[in-house]
Amino acid sequence: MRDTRPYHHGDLRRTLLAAAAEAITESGPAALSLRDLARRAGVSHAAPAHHFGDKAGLLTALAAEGFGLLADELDRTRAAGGGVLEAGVGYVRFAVGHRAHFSVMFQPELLNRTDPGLGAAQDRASDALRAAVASVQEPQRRGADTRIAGLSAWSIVHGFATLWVSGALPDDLGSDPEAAARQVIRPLFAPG
Amino acid sequence: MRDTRPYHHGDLRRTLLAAAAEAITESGPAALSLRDLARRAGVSHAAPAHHFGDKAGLLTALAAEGFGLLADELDRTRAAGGGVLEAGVGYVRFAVGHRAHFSVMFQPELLNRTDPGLGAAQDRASDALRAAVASVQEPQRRGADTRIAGLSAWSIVHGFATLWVSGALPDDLGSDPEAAARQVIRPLFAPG
DNA sequence: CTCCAATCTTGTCGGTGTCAAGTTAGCAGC
DNA sequence: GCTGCTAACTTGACACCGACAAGATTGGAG
Repeated sequence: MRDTRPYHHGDLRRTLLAAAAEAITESGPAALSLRDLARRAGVSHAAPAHHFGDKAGLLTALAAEGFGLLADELDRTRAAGGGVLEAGVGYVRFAVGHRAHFSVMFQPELLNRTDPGLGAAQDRASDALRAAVASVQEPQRRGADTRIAGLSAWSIVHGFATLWVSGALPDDLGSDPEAAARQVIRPLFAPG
Repeated sequence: MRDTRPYHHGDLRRTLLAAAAEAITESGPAALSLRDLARRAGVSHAAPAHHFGDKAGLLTALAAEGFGLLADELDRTRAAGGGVLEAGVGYVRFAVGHRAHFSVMFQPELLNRTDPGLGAAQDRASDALRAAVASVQEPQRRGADTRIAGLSAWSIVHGFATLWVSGALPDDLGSDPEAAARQVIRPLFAPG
């Protein structure tokens, strides 16, 4: 599919990204080791640097992939006819289902902020977010413009997702993140 | 003030925590180096390990300090007669004013989750949060019990704070985090 | 004055990120 | 079919880091 095809290994770049996601899901981005990834993939310790230049480069690629996956998720709920609330649930579904990507996407000090691929992926996700918010035709409360409403929605959803994956939320919320998210974020979208 | 007083250095434990906060504010927790902290404090490279045992131990102490500072902030706004909204603004004020603490408090893979000091500090902050939410006497919307309402408030405030410190929010929000927070979180507390 | 325990130092080990230089392998052009 | 080119990967090295063990220093209790 890609115009640049793998030569020796097969698909080292993709393999490394997948291994990184797995490792980060287990122990977080801080514990990630390029040499360990290389070992898992069966290549030399310096092979990763060739594809990503840098540890930050690898994490940047992972973050960009994450923003793409998030945009996909939002587009999907939109295509399914879901409103803002369902988009929010989709946001949470993404965060929980792609913990590694999510945990890297909003830690800019781990990334190459100037990477063009990252910027493009962020823009795609931003557009998808904006589209989800704009899909609410009727202004649900007086004077609140859609820009602030969008930031409110993003905040509550992002906050819930962050708290959930960090394990900070009380246990009595149950083990289904989507159901819990629906309960918690509904108050913002369905005022009395 | 403390019963365990410093011997040789002066107040190495406190000095290291302050240096750590500064370093993390500059470049994030991942880039933190115990040896660099030791250099800044003018002690040997192994000195930090004596006080915190571990890198995770140092970050745990910092996180515990953070939960204490957050509880202080919430108690302060409560004492000043502020309601839930002002407590939320206080939460954001804390996150922005103590970036380093905040960025460590919700990354459990960096911490010793079983540390008793951390647990105690978390409990204090939890109580302060609960108190801030409970201070709203009138249920502002039908059927929404205060437990869910509290989680909603926590989510939107935590989400906004996280997005703000990560620089993910659009620039046109201005440079005053508290004013922006008031705008963004108000929709949850003041429904039409 | 003695002794103890907390504080801090010195030395060392395996592991890691990164750079430089060399090696391999696919492919294009003659 | 051979040559040369370039991307993919390896090998080797260096400085840095976290952690551990053992020793030195110091303040204070008895």
